[in-house]
Amino acid sequence: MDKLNTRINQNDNYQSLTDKLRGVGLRATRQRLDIGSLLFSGKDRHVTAESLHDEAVASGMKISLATIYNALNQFTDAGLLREVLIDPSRTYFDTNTSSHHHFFNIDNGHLTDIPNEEINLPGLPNLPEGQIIDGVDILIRIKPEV
Amino acid sequence: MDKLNTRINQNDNYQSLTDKLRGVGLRATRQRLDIGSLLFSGKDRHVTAESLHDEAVASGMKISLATIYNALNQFTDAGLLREVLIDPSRTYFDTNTSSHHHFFNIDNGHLTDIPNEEINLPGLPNLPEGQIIDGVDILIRIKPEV
DNA sequence: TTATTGTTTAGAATTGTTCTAAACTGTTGA
DNA sequence: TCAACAGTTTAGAACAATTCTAAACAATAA
Repeated sequence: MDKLNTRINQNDNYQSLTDKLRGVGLRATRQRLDIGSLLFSGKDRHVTAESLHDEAVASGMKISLATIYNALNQFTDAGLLREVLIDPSRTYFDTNTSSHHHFFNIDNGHLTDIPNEEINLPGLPNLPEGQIIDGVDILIRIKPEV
Repeated sequence: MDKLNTRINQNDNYQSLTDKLRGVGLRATRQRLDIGSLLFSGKDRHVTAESLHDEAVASGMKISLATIYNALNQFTDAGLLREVLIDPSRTYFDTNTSSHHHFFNIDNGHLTDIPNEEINLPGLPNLPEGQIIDGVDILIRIKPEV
């Protein structure tokens, strides 16, 4: 019955996920639902394609790395995820798509959100002629004290 | 005599570059001097390994791409350059190592400095317990108006 | 000089990511 | 309900940026 409950809960989750995916014009395939269940379970998350694939495989899902890449890119294009600039050698995705910024712990690689009310740019600099802002990224690199 | 002047001027340049390199513990090799003459000629620059290699080759220097990569990394480690986070698929280096931030024009890929006095974070957010700031990167993505 | 040690290089290797094309599946409409 | 179309998944190949290897070479100290 644990098993049954799990199945029921998963179906429940997958129903709202199905709506979410259809809402952005994507078919609700098993793989996208599986990935979505890992990403959109409530708490904000930061993942890379590989970390998410490891996690999916570890929880028994059958899904290829290429599909993870496809899904992360499609979700990002659809506005369900956001790319975060951290490291030129790897792409990070953030499930929190609202305007906010990040702490990156250079000691252990952990990425955390900076609550939006705790940071803001008071006066934006003068923009080059004829240009407008598309977005602002603030990354604060932190490390252990002494 | 154009040729002679060029040689003399280049030697002049290379003398201060030689000091600069030795000052950070690097041997003043022909390749590093060549690269340095492109990077540290006065104005601030943003380059990638490939853009710098193209430029070096175009100006007749004989240098391999691997050496460009080595030099850019060594210069960065030595504090002569700074890495800028722009695009996860490529690493940008900035000859301006002072504290400052960037505009990135998403339309044409141009990267420009934001004069330091034009931007600043008034109140920094509360840092996680026991952590201190290592650095702050602000990237403002801009695009043409309408 | 010469010996030592650091540097350069071509090409191989590695890593993150995208592409290809064939098999498969969600969805739509009869 | 089911066929058919269009979108999706996948293994593996391909690609692009970067690093590694190891042999030739060059800067420096003595």
